[in-house]
Order: sequence, then structure tokens, then C-alpha cells
Amino acid sequence: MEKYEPKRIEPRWQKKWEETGAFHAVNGSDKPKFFAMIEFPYPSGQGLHVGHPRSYTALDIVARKRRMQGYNVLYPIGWDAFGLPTENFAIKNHVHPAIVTQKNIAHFKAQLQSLGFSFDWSREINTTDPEYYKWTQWIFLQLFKKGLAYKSQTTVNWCTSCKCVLANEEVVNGKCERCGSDVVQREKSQWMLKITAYADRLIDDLDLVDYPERVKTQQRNWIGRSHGAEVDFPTTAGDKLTVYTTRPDTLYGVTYMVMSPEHPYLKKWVDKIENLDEVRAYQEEAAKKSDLERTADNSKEKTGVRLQGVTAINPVNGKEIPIFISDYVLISYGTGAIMAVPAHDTRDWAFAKKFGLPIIEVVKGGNVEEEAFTDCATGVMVNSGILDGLSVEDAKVRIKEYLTEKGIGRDKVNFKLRDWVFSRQRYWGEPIPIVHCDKCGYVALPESELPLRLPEVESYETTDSGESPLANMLEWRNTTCPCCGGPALRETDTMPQWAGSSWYFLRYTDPHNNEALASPEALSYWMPVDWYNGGMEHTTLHLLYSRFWHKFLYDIGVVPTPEPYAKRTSHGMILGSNHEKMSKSRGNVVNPDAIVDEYGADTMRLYEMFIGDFEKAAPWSDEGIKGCRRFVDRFYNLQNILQEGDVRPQLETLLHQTIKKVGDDIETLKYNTAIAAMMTLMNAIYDTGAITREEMKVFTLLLCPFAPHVCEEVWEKNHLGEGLCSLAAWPVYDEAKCQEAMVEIVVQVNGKLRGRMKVSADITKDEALEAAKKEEKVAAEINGKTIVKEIYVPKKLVNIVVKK
RNA sequence: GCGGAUAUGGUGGAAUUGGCAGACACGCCAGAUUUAGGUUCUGGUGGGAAACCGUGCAGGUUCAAAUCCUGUUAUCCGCACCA
Repeated sequence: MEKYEPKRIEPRWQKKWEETGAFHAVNGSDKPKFFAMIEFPYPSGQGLHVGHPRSYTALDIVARKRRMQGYNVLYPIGWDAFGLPTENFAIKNHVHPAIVTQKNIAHFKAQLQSLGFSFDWSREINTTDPEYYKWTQWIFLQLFKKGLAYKSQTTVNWCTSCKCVLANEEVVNGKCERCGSDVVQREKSQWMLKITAYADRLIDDLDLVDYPERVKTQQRNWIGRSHGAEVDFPTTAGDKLTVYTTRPDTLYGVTYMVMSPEHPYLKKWVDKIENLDEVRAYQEEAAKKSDLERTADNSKEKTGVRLQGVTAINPVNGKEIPIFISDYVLISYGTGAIMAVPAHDTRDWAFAKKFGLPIIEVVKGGNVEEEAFTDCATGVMVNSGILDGLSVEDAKVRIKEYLTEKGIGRDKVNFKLRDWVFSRQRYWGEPIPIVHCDKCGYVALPESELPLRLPEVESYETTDSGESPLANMLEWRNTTCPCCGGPALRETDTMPQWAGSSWYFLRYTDPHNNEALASPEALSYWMPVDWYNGGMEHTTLHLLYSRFWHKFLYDIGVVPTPEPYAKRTSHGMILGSNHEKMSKSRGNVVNPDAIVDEYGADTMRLYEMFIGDFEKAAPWSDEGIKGCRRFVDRFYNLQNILQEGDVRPQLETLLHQTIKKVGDDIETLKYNTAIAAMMTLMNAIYDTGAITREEMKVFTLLLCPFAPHVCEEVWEKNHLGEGLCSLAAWPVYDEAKCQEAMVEIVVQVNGKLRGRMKVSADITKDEALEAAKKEEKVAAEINGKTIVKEIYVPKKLVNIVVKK
């Protein structure tokens, strides 16, 4: 038998699979469907990272197993190809981003195909293809028509290097998530998407889906729903200052109020405020600070200025209290003003100590002179008029009733989630299909004019004024108003990269449809995605955005399910061999091409699955991969000891146990132990010196989803079955045959191991104990002592507890 | 500061959910094959001379704890003045 040579075997089978359309999904099949999906990659210039195949192999294994189990499987792939790195490369090298994208995709595609994934390449999609972004634009128009896309003058996060607006989610520690440059606040008119309208459902519908608990928690925390009340405080300026609080029960403990430096009332009160200079100085100071500085100051001392000339009245007890401005109160949350209860809030406590303000205890249980008492579970209300003696929870209910009754407050639910800033001042994104007419305002482009294509431009640089490169394209920009026919200007901002990835799973179901983003039949057959795997880094943003769009499409009757993904899992990162994140600067990057070249795709796939717990980060090991290559070699060499025959009795139990274990482990992402089980089986086979045809057949089928090329080769050469191994039936185990007739039982005395015995699996407790006491070491230990207790765990152990 | 996770041999990691700790690999050691290196094959490999001791650390519950409880330390990730 010739040597195992992956370079000869692998391209041959990849070609055969592609030529026969072996992995093409069928629309309108009467088989049960299974839609497996991985996050489609951004085709970067660097090519594939070894992290990509970890996720792709994992779901490839699931997809391949489902096909073998008789499902009509959709396992698609595409390109999330808009984005900044491509645009920056284009600017630097004076090439069109579309050309760069095309090149990168070709490279990525060749790399992915060399790994033998069972993607349905006939459904490949690309977010930068006008036939695709036509529908991204179409969805935007539907959002616009329903009032969920709107233009708004707001302070936005502005990246000083990208010259571009960022969503809140893209700002990390006051720096741009992509380039790491400083982010400053700027006033700009921006397209916004009203994701906040879906905040409740985005939380509540997490109950409908199978996501890891930590992912659900992350989504909930990001949306940040809190239940509380709004309370109106009359002021000496003659108006009312409204605050939001989650602790209306502590209303009697309010000793001052704090407004954000950006609060609009400060303008209204200019004539009343006596220390205006001081206030203005503080406002300027706060405005100068970037988010990063403001965050860094978080741990430092609180600052603020007391307003002279305006005070507030506590509506529940009529007490006059001072008003401060301080940057620890954010204009973007609640009402931009708070009631301060220093006794029961750590921030208010710190502020009160600094400014020498009174601290009034209204919940008994702590020492408010030492620190704020914030526990809601144990306290009892004091100094609180009508609330005295109540628990915190009861007091919350009672005070809300009281506020409503008196008309001085109301129930209120608040969210941390902000509306989604949707414009980017960039070239390489979907043009926003809106024109602005002086007479008619913002007008939607007629759907018949979609796709609105990106025009060819001279330069992709953003303008110095911070406008999109499209702003200089007057020929493109000048148009007529679809509404009145008068002169109008096109919107020159483009959509963020998140847009194309917010609905791509829908397109896979019907990727060449020109009439709709996908036909209703295709959507109702394939949706939802049955299993979606991706990285933890996308569990807040991408998941949230795509769930939002999907819910919107559900509401307007385009999609049949309220949630896009039935099940979501996450893979861990592959680290460099020094346990650090792979990066060029650390010099620990592993190139997948080199691994395929040296060991073959099957070995690469097996190693990435064997490397450790799928959901945890794992370091790459150049030594470890050799073990997987050895395993493939040894599998191939089984052909040397192949003989005719059925499953032999001495291997039957182990074989059935392995079928069970491999099948179960694939379902729970425990690929490492599935492979270990196959290694164990192989070791046992080699111990017998031979393998029978039937054993070989089962082994090849089990291994096929993991190492498909070598399995096809062995399958064909030895005529183990009809057609492709990849499409043959998945082996079925017999539960009865998984049970061993004889088992080894451990014998303990006082919990310490004293012997082992081989016994029949269905032995009774009495029989087991009797046998145990005959064991030499056991007899010695219990001799002359009183037996206090006897424990028998069937098929596992006997424990005899003795006393002197 | 808050929230989440993790901690097991020289290394990556197993342990059917409270029941033989270290499966399966890597590495290492010894031997065989080979002109040599590599490959391949066989055996060994937590510590300790032994009684025994061993799952970050200190307690506890239990006949029995890597697994449950209390406290504690370290590392990683997420959020970060959200009233």
C-alpha cells in the first residue's frame, strides 16, 4: 500500500464534491431542513487566520453529520466585504476598493476550498455586490417609511483619524475600536435607526432562543432595562425639574439635586443664575474632556458647581434643596438630572462628603456616616413619612402610587441602549437611498431605482469638513426630487459595515432572487437559522443589530419568524504558542496555508478540533498537530490490515460505545473527546492486529465529518459502500450493545482504595459486598473491626465503613 | 467598582455531574528497526524508598469532593459615574 499523501488525495475530492454539487442545498425538498451558519468573513488582505477554520470546521462537522442523517442541509458562505481596511488600502495604493475586494475574496476562497468545507458555493454572497446591497438599501427604505430611520442633529462620536462618525458600540475606552485613535464629541446631523423601539422585545424574546447564558446576559446588560420612576421637583425658577430614579423609595432622603453640565435648563435659567461665570467655566471644562478623560476621572474625586439663585423643592416634604451641576450626571441617560440621596447611593455619598452636604438615612440597616447603604433586600424605611416601617420593595410600590395620585411623578422604564447612529462619512459602504429637497425635505428613492450604485470617484479620502468622498461628486449628487421633480441632492453618507451583515442569512435562502430579498417560500422553508456559530466579540453588536432588523422585517411581514437564530454558540480564540493573541508584532502568527501544505487539510481540521474545549481559548502547538497527523496516517494504514468480515465480538461493545460517544459529542461541541474516543477505538483495533471490512466501514463513516478527504479515499479504494462517503448513512448504535457484561468495581474501606474486582454487571449489592470482603487487602483492613455502613454503587464501587 | 469565566502532571486537556483523578494526545526516558538523522514500532512516564500525599489557597458538609457550601488569591474577558 502506498503512503498517505494528502496533496494527492485532497484536491481530487474537493474537485469531485464541487463538480457533483454534493453539498448543494435544495429549495423545496421534502426532507427535513437544517440551516447551519458561521459568521461570514471580512476578506482582509492578510488572508485566512487559523481562527477562521476553528469555527468553520466545527459547523462543517455538524453539517456533514446532518447530511449523513438524511437532512437537506444549507451550509452557506459569503463575504462581508465593505469596510475600512479595504478602503484605507485603496486610498494608499490608488486602487479601486472593488478591485481590492475581488482580489482578497479570490485568495480567501482558494484558502477555504483547500480545507474541504462543505459550503454550498452556488449560494455565495457578497455584501458589496449591487445585486446584494440593493436589498440592504431596500430594508433601509422600509425602516425610513415606518419612521424608524430618521435624521437627527446630535453629538456623535467622531474618530479623528478615520474622520468618521462611530456608533456608541464602536467606541472602546474613548478610542476608535478600529484604529485606536482618539474619539471626540461633535455636533452632526446623522441618520439614526430607532433600535430603542425594540428594546423590550430584544430582551424579552431572548426567552425564545437557545443562546449560552453569558451571551443572553451580555445582551440584557447592553440594553440595560431598569424600572423606576420620574419625579417632578418644583424649582424657584417657577418650572419643574424632572429626574429619573430607580429608588423612588428614598425620596425623603434627597438632600440636593444634580444636573448634567449639558442640561438645557441651564440656558433657560441664565437670568436667574447668579454665579453664571462659574457655571460656564465648568461647562466648558466638561465639554473639553473626552469620554476617556471623563471615564478616567470616574475613580477620582467628584467635581461640580452649586447653582446660586435657583433651588428646588422636594415634592414629598416641601424641603428646599440646592441644585448642583456635575459631570457625573450624564445628559444621555434618564432626564439628564438626578435627585441625590447620599445615604443610599455611593456616587451621591462621595459627592456629599466632598461638598459637606447633609446625609439623611431613610433605610435602616447600615452606617451611612461610614458608607452609602445600598442594599435593597434587608432594609426598613425610616424618616420617610408615609413609608416608615415598610420594606424597600413595598415602599417602592407605595411611593409610586402616591406620586401618581398627586400628579408629581410616574412609573418609568429606562434603557441604556441608545438609537443606532447609522451614517458613515466613507466611500466603501452602501449609499443611503435618500435625497434631500428644499421643498419636500428628505425623500425616499423609489424602489425601482435600487440599487443606488456607488459612483466612480477620483479619490476615496474623506473631505476635511468631515463629509463623505461622495460629497465632491456633484454629477452624482445633483439629482431631481422624486416627489416634486425639482432640484435635489443625494445623501452622501454611506451605511456602516453592520448593515450588510444584519440580514445576510436571509439572502442565503434564495441568493439570486431579483424580485425580493428572498422568496416567502424559501424563507418559510429555511428560517430560522438552526445553528449559528461565531466569536464572542460579536455577541453584543452584530447579534443585537441583526435581531433588531429581523424583528422589523417580521413586523412588516417579510420574514416568518420573530428571531433569526434558533441556537447560537461561540468558539474560543486560537492563541499563539506563547499563549498570547496572534499578531504580526508578536511574531506568533500561524499561516493556515503552511499547515495544509505540510500536514494536509484533514490533519489541520482534526487538530483544531482536538486542541481543547471548543468554547475556550487554546494555544497553538506545532508539536501537538503532529499527533493528529499520526492519527490520520494510522487510519490510512488500517488498509494494510484490512480483512473480510463483520464486527468481531471482542470489538462490538467498544464500537457501539464509540458511535454513541462521537455522535453525542458532536451535538454538544465536545469535538476533542469525540476524537479521543476514535483514537481509543483505533488503538484497540491495532491491538487485535486486524480490522474487518464492517469495522472499517463504521470507522470511516464516523471519521468522515472530521477528516472527509482521507475518508472518501479509503471509502472508494476499498469499496466500502455506494457513492460518496460524505453522503452515506451515519452509523447507528445499539444501546444494548453499549453495555459491558463484565465491569471492574472498586473496593474502598473508609473511602480509601483497597482493591478492584472484575464482576458481572448485574451483580446484586449483597453479592458485591460478599465478593469484596474476600479481597485480600480488604479482609485485612476490616478484620476485627465493626462494620458501620456498607455502600454499593452499581457498576462502580463498594465502600465498607468500619470502626475499631 | 460591578458582572461573567477560569485555575487539574513537564504541555494541551479528560473525568457519564458527588463515586478508581490524570482518558486521549504532546513531550520526555528506555528498547527495536535504520548507514546516520528523521519516520515507524514496543514498553515506561503525577510526587514519594514506603506508609502515603496529590486538582490555586484555607476551612466545612459527606461513607465518599476536582465536582457541593463559606472565605480567599491569581489570571482572563465584558461593562464602566446608566441614578
